Amino acid sequence: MCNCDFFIMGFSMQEYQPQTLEKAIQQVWNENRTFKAVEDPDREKFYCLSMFPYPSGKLHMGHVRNYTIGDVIARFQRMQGKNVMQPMGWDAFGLPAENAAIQNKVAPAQWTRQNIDYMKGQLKSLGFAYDWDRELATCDPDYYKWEQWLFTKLYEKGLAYRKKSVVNWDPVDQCVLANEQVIDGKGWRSGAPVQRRELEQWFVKITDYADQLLDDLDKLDGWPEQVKTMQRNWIGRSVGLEIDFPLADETDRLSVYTTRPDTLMGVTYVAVAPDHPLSKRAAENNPELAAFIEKCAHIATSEAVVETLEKEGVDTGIRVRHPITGEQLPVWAANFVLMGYGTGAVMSVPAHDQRDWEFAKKYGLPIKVVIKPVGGELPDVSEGAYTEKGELVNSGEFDGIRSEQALEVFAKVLGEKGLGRKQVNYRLRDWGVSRQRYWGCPIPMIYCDSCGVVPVPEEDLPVRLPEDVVPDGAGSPLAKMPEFYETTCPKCGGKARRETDTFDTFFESSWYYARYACPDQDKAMLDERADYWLPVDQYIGGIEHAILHLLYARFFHKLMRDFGLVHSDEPFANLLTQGMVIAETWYRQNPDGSKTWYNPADVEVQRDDKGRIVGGVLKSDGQPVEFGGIEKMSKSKNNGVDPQAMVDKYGADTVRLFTMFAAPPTQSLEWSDAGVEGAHRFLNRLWRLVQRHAEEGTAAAVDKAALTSEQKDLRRAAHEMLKQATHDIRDRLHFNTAIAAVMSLVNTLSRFEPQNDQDRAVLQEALELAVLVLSPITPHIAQALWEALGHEGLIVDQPWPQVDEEALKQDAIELVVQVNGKLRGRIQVPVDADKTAILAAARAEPNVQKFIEGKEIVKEIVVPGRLVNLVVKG
RNA sequence: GCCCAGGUGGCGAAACUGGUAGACGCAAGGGACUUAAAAUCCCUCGGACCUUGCGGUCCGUGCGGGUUCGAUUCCCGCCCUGGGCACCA
Repeated sequence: MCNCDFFIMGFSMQEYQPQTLEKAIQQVWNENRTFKAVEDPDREKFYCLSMFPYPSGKLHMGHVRNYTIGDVIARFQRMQGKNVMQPMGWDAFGLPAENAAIQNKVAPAQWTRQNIDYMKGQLKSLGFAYDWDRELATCDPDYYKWEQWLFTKLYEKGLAYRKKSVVNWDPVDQCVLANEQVIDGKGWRSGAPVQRRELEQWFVKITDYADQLLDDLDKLDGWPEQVKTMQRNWIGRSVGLEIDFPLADETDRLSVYTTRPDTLMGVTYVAVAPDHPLSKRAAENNPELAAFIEKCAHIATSEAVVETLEKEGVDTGIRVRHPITGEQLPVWAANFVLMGYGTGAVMSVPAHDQRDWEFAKKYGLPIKVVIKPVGGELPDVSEGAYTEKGELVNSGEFDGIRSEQALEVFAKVLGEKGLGRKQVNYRLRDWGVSRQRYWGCPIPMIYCDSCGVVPVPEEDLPVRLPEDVVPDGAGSPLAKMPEFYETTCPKCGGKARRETDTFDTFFESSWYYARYACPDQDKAMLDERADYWLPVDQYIGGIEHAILHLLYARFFHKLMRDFGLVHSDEPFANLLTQGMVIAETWYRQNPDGSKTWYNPADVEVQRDDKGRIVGGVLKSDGQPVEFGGIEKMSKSKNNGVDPQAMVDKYGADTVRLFTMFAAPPTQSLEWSDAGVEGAHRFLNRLWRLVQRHAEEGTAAAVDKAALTSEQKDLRRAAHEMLKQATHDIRDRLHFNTAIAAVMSLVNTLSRFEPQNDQDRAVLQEALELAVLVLSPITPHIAQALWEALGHEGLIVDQPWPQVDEEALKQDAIELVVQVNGKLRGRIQVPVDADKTAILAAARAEPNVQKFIEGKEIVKEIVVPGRLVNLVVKG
């Protein structure tokens, strides 16, 4: 195979030098194309995918953690005999490239490609087992051509359409602001109050797939329950009642949707969005209302902003009739009702909805109780709404009906009047994919005065994004480039105008996982190789993507399925959502109240005699800095730790080991320089231990028939470690406890001093197990130690070792004895001792006797292999 | 505001299906080696108390209740921290 033993000749007997070692081993992988994935129908495939990075400049610790998790899984599965594919690529379109362009006057394309080059080098230095032949970048026309193609197909099928929707508009910079660019209601660069502005934009009908997206969650056994719950809530399917409130002047009706039809008789007013047509019409001769609408037009569009606003409203003066009683009810314009959401109107029941209650109290609107606990008293609503379900009261002929029956009852009654109907509703809204941005995939549509909207024909795709553009932050550059937007109509050949908006970047990241199967296919979006590799067997990424990215990707998969491009319902069989990487923050208060943040690497931490942080000083000037808590690594708090500096100092294996050891993958990981040192110390210790053993030459195989009890103990320790680590890695993805098990074994082995050949044989076996188990986590040092232990070839091609059940057997075990659930003693019993013997031994234990003496034993519990509990009375 | 998580020694964590709370590591303290330092190795390490010692007792998993022979684990209520909220990715 490969001539791998050449480098160990140079490294054995020496101290551990990760930098040279890692480079040499990476070169061997490279030259042997060790991680190239080839379709092979005869082998079980394993597609391991980590969420691809946005090429922001350099890797951050979140990437390192994400990709190490993926790499450990990929390497482990390879040792399990699977045909593993682990690709990597670049989520290359996005806002930061435009911001960098404005700041540095560099074209986003150039900036992005430079970042990709640098970050690729970083990924290589970390030793990840990627098949680089499958690399892709979403800003490549060869890639985005196919999503343009799919979009035109969606349009033909009626799944893509245009409608008006609201954006945050910066009146100074004359551009649309992303939610994160709106700070306290103002544009981040201009500082001008944002304006809500309606734009004609493209939408994709994800709501047509809402039921599938909801129902198929039940098939995703390999997904965290938490993520499935979030998606279910996000889709928010409900069965309720759509109710019409006729306008008092009979000119029109106002429709609302409710999931609480049981409270219909308690409606005391109706609330509409400030920009609802009714509200706008009423404002024409109502200056107070007009002022309110104008005020609301400066509220940012994000739900988090709208939902935390102080609830405000104005009476529109319009009256509607209650659909059952005919009673006149006021219509209020309220800032918490959203126009783009349902019908833009809600019925308000202050007695049974807390938000309505607060609004009613504020404006002196009536509160009418219509629900009480079944068989109970009228609830007190003087301090807040009664939101439980129950039975109807004060509802005339409907009194006594249960909340659960109300939907059917009112659907029938209102149905007969033509004023209501049962309806399934979703919280999920259609996916708005238009962005008024430059650095994105052009939406492949053409507007012709005579033919209307015309999709770009397949033979004209891709619509290429001009790459030599430096945006200046004022408006969309494409809309100012006639050479881009001036075109001819594909239908009539007349003068026409191209769409200048680009896709939401979630569009690219919604199908990249499939394209990795066949990145070189230039005749189609996907080919049969996708059927071999899909679905992804293990997907790994941050919990922050639990809803949007993962929902869009699931949706895209179903779209591609319905176009015959893939043949499964779901893209990701197993999902691991990793926690954040956090670190200490340090700051100094400036005179103006702002804070200057200092990187933890520049701070000397001061601790008390217990080791608690009491303060810190800046290394450069020796002056104190304040401790700001432990937070997510970020630019704004300047607490990012540069992975490259760590790799340069300790080597990739140490960084990988620490990130896997410090916490289980799903939890947040607190960075600790001291912890990294500890991981490095451990690798050094293991290195010396193996070298010391190897200096005497490798040992023969263990003679299992002639083991001393000490040798048996050592073998048991080794195989118990293997059993534990295999379970932790394969079944739980808890790499921290697998590493702890190896550390424990290495501690035991360090204390063992071999006296004879059989001792050395047992030690050799244990060392091999330790090295094999560590190899997915710290692959470079594992390769070197594997050779030191006398093996040729690559450790990545070794099968995962088997637990020797024989080695785990014991003659006697220790049981814990409790009295009334409190630990009182320990007993040694033979493994096969029966219950009577165990209980006798437990009662005879001296300390236990102190607690049962003179008392009546009322119950005796024996948990096999674990404990005895004696329950006494008196 | 709404949805989803999390909270255990000085710190990161472990306890897998309700069964020994704190494995493993870090920090700290003590010792060995060294002319010295670094590195390395050994010991101690949740709190309070009892005991010459061996060892033992009580308390302790955010807070308050509950279920159970037994609760970090299950149930109810609360507090705090984090993630997401549709144009950051």
